[in-house]
Amino acid sequence: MASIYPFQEIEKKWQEHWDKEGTYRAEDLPAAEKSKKFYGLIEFPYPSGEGLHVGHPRSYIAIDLMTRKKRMEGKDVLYPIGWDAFGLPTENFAIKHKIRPADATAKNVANFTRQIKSLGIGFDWSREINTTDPEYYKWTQWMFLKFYGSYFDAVEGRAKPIDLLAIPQSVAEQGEEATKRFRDEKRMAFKTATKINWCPSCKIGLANEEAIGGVCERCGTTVEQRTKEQWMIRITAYAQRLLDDLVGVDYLEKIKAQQINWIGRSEGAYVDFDVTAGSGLLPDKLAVFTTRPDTLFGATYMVLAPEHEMVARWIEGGLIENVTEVETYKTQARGMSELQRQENKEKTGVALKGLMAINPANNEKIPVWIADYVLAGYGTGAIMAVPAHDERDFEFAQKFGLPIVQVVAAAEGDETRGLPFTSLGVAFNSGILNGLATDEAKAKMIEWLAQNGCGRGAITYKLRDWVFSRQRYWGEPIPLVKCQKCGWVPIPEDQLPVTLPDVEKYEPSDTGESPLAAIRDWVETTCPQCGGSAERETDTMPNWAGSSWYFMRYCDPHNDKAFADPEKLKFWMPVDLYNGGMEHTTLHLLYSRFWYKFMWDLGLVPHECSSEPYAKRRSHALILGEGGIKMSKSKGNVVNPDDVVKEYGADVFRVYQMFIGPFDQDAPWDTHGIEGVKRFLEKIFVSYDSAIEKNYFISPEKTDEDLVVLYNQTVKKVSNDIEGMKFNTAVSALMILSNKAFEKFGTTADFMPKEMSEGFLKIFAPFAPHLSDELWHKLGHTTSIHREPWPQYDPAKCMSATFEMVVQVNGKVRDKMEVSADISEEEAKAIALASEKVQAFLVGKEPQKIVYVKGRLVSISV
RNA sequence: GGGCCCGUGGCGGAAUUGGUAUACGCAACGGACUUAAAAUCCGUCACCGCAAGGUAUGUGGGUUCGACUCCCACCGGGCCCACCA
Repeated sequence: MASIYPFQEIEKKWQEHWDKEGTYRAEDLPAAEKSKKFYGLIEFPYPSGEGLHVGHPRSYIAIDLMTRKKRMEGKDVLYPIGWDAFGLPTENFAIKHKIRPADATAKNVANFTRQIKSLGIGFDWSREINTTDPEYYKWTQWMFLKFYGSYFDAVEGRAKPIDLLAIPQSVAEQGEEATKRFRDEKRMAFKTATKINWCPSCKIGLANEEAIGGVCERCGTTVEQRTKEQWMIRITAYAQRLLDDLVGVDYLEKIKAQQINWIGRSEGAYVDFDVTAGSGLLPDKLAVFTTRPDTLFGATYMVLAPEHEMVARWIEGGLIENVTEVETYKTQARGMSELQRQENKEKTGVALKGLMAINPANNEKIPVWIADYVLAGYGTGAIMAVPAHDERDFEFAQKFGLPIVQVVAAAEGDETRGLPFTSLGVAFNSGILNGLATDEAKAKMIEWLAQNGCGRGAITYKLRDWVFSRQRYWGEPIPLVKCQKCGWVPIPEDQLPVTLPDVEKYEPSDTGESPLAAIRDWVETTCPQCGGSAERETDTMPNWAGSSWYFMRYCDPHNDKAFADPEKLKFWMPVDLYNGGMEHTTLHLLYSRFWYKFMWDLGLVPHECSSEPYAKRRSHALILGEGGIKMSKSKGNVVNPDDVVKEYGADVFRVYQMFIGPFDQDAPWDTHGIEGVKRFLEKIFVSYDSAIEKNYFISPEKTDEDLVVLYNQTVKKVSNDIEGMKFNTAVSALMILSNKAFEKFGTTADFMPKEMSEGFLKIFAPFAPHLSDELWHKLGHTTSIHREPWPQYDPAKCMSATFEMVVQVNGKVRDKMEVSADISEEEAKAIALASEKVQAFLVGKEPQKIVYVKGRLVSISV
């Protein structure tokens, strides 16, 4: 009985067949036929050495189902796959095993390919891409040069070629050097000395996004701060558009919230404070950002981040009396990691003795402090402290005995958060804010600041510019050279790609230079501009680069003249449905949206395409280990898809993955659960097999009405559920129909009529493509079921002629009766009241109210 | 601290979006077939009760003819963000 359902044979046969026939191949049509296309996308995997995890296929199978249905509905479906293969794990693996990263990648890709193909997913393999392929990263480099060759026009709010940048007269007059500098400072990609998060273990600079919580995202080591010249991309220029355009896309709400949160817009004002040392006014004002300019009257001290450049300048100028104390605090703060800082929320700080700031609102002198609760990277790195209206300031003021002054007008509606203002100062009423709500008071103050020349309204974002340099080998080389004479010079387009040279050792150096720096004959080159000697940039791009535009390459993956033909982009873009893990909904999503918008601005992506790359974004949840704990090698509860496919076959694996639970909810793997699905598929196979062999299909006229109704309901439910990504209930609906339709087949019932049998197979085909195509052919067809039209249901046949009407008395079910579907309200009520059971509960009382719900129930209250 | 989400059988979960709570699957139990086991098939399966009936969707209130669903409070759990001025 082992081969009751010979899946090995069947699945192999159909996979080969589809491959040969190009069943899942997408066809490039003219842009005018755009309404016919459907572009489904899954996050392309990183081909790790560990192979496919059972979590990966959840996404692939789900989108496979949806695209299969679209295909059957006549859409021209693009469902591609590729490899996001640059990155650290491969490089580290290569270092450890002393092999080339490219070889490790090739091996891993081959393994992933075999695994994914064994699942029968309808990918168009003819469009397979790999970010580490020079033919691919040539375009990643080309796009980087577009960033380099562009600036952001703040007035128009979009990127433009740098040639169009207007050079102010005053700059032009200073000569070529100044002009060049001016231009370089405006570029969308620019190199600058920045504080970077340095992972001492990976020996790599990390973007803020990769160092969340002060630890390296990859290895968990506490990151250090280092200063380094790094390539940056000006994503901040797009902050507002990245925010605004979320309105027009269909993302899960929580994903939108994450994007909004990360961009972190705040409205407020910059306020300039004069600073005095002794009796003299210092030349430079101290600027702060505040979201509550209306509380300016309550600012009783200032706080700067310890690393604020003005502090250094004041120390240098000998203006600070307690230099030693200040220096000690600065050193301490520098040594503290983000993590330690977060763990230790106790406020610390040091007053800068000898300095006072002047509150422009009331000309009062207020002390200036440094404290690590003020972050250097946000706003101006300095704040005006309003302890009466800010909890952190309050805490600090309490600890150091600083005055607390409540602003009366602003306090209204503010409730002051119920803080115990034991040392509450004079209630200061400015007069101008009298009776205003907070928002009005804010606007009023901004106006006042502008009039008095000590501030202006402003909007800030938490979003930082994108640190684009990595000091690593296994990434796209940044395609510029540094010429002694010309400065940074881009590699001409026709010389791209700049390929990675073979290297003896891939270990990064402690100096923080990429391993490429050691390859002198690669580094030493000539300047494309002047022909003089020049050195190549040895930094490589981050992992995010290749994945920021891959969905465009799928539209035209073999093009060697352009990253993609604009006509093909016009046809395929935007992606109709994008699915991936929640772990990529902040960074990758933000970067790729930004990248795309930039390309769109330059017209490299035709304007006929949407200004957003993904029309719809959904995310799947995790597959957990048995018992609901996360799968991990150390716990030894990792389920290998290979083993499952070997034991149960791809179709059982697929159906089980979809049946396991709601798609957006974590679900534990259950070795017993998959058995039930196996029985389900075996039942289908065996029943169809013998029905076909003996031609037991009943004629439509003789078909039981209940079955007709159930069939139509099932087609409807499965159609809707696939669309709504409610795969678990779709599977359940299929099981119900199969139980009813052919569980009793051979004992007490005949098989479904032929047309229904075919319809069932069609709606089942996206779930179990191999089994369905096999049975489809056994039914005598010669073309693939996956190109057949999706079955229609008859809405009139989704309802039976009768229904079970429930009668409630005072909200409790007291009787049920089978009545005609078109029963009138009066009739229904009369029948309900006539029921003996109902009468027993009415105990002779007169009904107060009778409600009839069509097709459902009668509710009587007494 | 902020934001989002979730609490339903022994387990994964369903519930037409305010209308018969517990679909479907797993596990468990009983039976048939078998020398026996597996597989398969037929049944039982929220709780209390012999039954009639009663009680149950984290807890307590509210709205309603009717609440898993809506509102308020509380308890418990999860995820994301977080000294962002």
